[in-house]
Amino acid sequence: MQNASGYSSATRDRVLAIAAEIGWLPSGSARSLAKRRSGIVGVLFPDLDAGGDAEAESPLYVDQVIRGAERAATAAGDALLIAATRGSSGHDLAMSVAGKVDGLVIVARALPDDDVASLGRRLPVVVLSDRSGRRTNVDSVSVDNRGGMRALTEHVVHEHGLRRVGFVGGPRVSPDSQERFAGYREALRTAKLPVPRTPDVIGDFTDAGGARAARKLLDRGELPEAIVCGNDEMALGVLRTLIAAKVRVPADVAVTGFDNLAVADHLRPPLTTVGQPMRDLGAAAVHAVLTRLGSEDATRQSVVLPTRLVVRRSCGCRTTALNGRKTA
Amino acid sequence: MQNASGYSSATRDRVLAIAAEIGWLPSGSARSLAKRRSGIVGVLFPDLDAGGDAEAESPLYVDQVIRGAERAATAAGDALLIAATRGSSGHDLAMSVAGKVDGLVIVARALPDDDVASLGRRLPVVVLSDRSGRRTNVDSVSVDNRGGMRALTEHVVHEHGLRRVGFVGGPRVSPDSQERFAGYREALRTAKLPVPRTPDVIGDFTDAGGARAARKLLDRGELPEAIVCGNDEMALGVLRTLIAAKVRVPADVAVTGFDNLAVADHLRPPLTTVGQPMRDLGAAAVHAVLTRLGSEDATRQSVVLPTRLVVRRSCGCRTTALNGRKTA
DNA sequence: ATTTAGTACGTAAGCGGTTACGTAACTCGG
DNA sequence: CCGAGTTACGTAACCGCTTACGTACTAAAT
Repeated sequence: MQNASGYSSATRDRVLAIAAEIGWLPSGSARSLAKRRSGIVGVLFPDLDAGGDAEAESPLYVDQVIRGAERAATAAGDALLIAATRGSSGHDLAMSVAGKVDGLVIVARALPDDDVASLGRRLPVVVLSDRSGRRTNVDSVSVDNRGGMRALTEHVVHEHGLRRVGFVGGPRVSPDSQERFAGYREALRTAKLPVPRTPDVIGDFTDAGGARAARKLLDRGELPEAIVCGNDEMALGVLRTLIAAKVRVPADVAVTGFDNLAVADHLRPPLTTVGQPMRDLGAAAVHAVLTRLGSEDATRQSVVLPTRLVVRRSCGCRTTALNGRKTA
Repeated sequence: MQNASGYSSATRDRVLAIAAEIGWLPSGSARSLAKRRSGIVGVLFPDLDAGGDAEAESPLYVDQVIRGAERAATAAGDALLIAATRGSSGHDLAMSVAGKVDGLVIVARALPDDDVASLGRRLPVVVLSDRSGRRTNVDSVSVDNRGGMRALTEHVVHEHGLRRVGFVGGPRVSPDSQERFAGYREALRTAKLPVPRTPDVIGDFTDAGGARAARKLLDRGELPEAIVCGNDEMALGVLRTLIAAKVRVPADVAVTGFDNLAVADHLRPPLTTVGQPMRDLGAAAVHAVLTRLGSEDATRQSVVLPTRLVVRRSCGCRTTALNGRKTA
């Protein structure tokens, strides 16, 4: 035996040459059937803005996660299968995908808990940005939403001395949204400021939702000194609406976001926000799946990635000295 | 026979119930081996900015293409496999992917022509934004880069009466880049203006490359009246650099882009550019693959999607009246 | 020269579904 | 009550590869 294949190099080379010549392709189906391993990991994510514009979409969070996952998978010699759940169409899609892959990454709330749990019993499953992992007993990867938002709110309160800080929240059901609001409350509590039970306004994590939220705040008469938004997209809408209403940002009111989308740095004023390692998130999730595939260890893993405060101008700062401080 | 399955409903339901109860998942490998159809279409794309920042990436073109492809695939009951080629690693990756899918979408220049051609002989292949389809005899889908850039340049020349119009080109090898420059030249020729053989400056389609290009133009002393950029990202860098150098845009010099990224609308001034239906591109490619899978028609198909002029402020306009005019 | 070990290749049994067919039961008209 | 036609289910081959094992052959040891 001259090499791993069990055939002599001469024979092997000859066969390979002919194979290439006639354009032979090994059948992935047959191979994976025999090896009981498809070499594919799947990503299931929710398709938001399903009705949206066909072009000029925002640099969606999930796109970055997918890119990171793709890199990790390809680096490991696997391929990445992606599928978006829309509305209630999730179950069948998930079953179909689950049959084709070795393991599954489930982003945010792409699938109901009980589906996640039952899939978790059949193959390695990792949930992303979703604390339901504890309930469903599958691995999870998330970012430090709470710590990031706490750091940001503390910055606004301490560095800028603002005391009337409003919060524009994301969808109530979003775990990210809940955690961010929790971080905001922690910062207020620490600062001995009044701690609201609910966000001042609830948005839907979109630009348009942010605009609506800002209009609501304007209609209430008295604006807070700062508006902390649950994500960058809503901050975009808030910013636009305030400026259109002749409110000066940050002179009259500070505005902050969360995510650090590419666009944040190009706004006027540049948006102070919290950066999260979106690609690393995807990569970490794929890693977790692959690790689980290799070992028999049954203990549930849970990794939390750090976020970092990205200070720009919209909070009132003229410096960027604090950039890059990790929160976890 | 009471339904398509060939078994009575009673039996069928009973089996299905038990299957669900014990968490049975049909094996995709076995199924696809037997049916000779995996229900997966693959997308191969080049991973640019492979060394880039881990977060806050720009809303890359290919992300949108992938989202469009995903929608089309899922709608057709298929799944989407994605893999990025980096540098020369393409061949093996492509073969591995090709074995697992029913058809393949190859974005831009993710793979050398001869690999594309040989894959095209084994399974349905569609190339995207790449005129090599003609050479390699596979289907292709692209956008009207030339017409879009012609319309944009004509706008700058006719509406604003600018005669010294510079061009910041993308990579010489990029088909998109070449076509856009060709459209620019067509517009100049029609306007009886001098037609340059090469772009004034060559960039690499990145923000940083745009900044370098702008600096080069500034160093040459005399700026043109307008700077037409090969894509939005370069326009970003150009804009930033000009403004930092106290050049007023568009008063002193007009600047335009191409792609209509989400960020374009948030710049100061908002960027006049050409919009291309990135998601539709991906969807059209998947459709083409699926169609080819169904029929035996061997004639090469080639679809070209329209682009549209998106007029904002950076060209000197104060109106948006011309928005949305299709170019093809 | 004959055994022994080791290498190189042939062979057949799956992997888990699908498909094509065969057979048993059941329907119905005459 | 019987045979033709229909319906419902069993059965086995097969998809294309992997794996395990068996056999032929070569080289070194007795």
